[in-house]
Amino acid sequence: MGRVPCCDKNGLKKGPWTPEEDQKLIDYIQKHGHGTWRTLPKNAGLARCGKSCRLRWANYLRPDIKRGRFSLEEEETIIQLHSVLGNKWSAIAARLPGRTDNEIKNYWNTHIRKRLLRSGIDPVTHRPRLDLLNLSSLLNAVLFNQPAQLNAEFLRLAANLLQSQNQNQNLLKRNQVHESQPTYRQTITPQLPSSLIYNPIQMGNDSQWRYNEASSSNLGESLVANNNKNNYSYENMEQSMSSLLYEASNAENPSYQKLCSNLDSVISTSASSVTLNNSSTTNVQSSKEDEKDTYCSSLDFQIPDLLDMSDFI
DNA sequence: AAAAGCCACAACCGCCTCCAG
DNA sequence: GCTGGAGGCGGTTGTGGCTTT
Repeated sequence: MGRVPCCDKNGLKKGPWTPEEDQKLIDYIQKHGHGTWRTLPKNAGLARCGKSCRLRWANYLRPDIKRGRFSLEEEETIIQLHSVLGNKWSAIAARLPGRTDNEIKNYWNTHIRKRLLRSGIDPVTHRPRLDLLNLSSLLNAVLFNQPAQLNAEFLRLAANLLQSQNQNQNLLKRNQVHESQPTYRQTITPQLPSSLIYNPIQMGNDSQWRYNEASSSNLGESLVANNNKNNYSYENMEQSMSSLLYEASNAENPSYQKLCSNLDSVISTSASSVTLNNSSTTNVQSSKEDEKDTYCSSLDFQIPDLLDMSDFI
């Protein structure tokens, strides 16, 4: 172990505070102020270390502490601030009058974090949880050359991403994050594999879908609508997915990068599968089998990586 | 009724930063 | 510039109470 715990010195008391100890601490601070925490216990007649006294005062005895359940507004504020500040509990507490960093941290870990996970949001990145995507179904579609099903899987993926993302954006708007505070969107430049990066020039004039920076929700609606009409092309779908992944990506998240990299492989391979599947000549048929073998052997190492979503849970 | 499991939260631990000497 | 003390911070643990079996 590293340094000796300060409270082990001189037989100082540890553990829960008694009402008598609380009263001694309150009386002393009300009379003299806390001054130097190191010397306070001795002056106040407490067999505690200064650190323990400071924590007890700051987290429990301070008169301006607001006790009781967190309100819905407080909870939303915490989520919004956490998305901007991360685990900077003291910074978050500074914006929530009467709440301590310890209280907010505990509340986050025991309530909010779980609620976000249940809602499909990764509590670390505030992005959609990638473990919710039906990747095994997606892979099956790729494996068995089912382009229609593949498209549906991509659209479901897109809808999930957009829904969660829009929820977060609405929350941010509602709570009016100060503009000078950095956000993921402002500070992170997504780094996707080249084939996943949206390129408007490649879309051409007859494309059904447009990447709309101002309104991703419209894009989501059009994705669903087009899915229902079943009148999209694979290329459009792929480009739309690229733009969606671009929007939803977090370049600082190595697990996400790994997923993007694997998706890149899946998409490029499945694109060739779709092409081959639509061909009718015997020559192409034989090369299709070769391609399939190559693809299946490549999946042997892709699938475990792709499906390892434990980082997000 | 009792044991086991789970949950919430107060408190602790060790690292980091700041600042005076 | 270096050092050491003090305070602050975030992660983790211990424990009491509640729920489930």
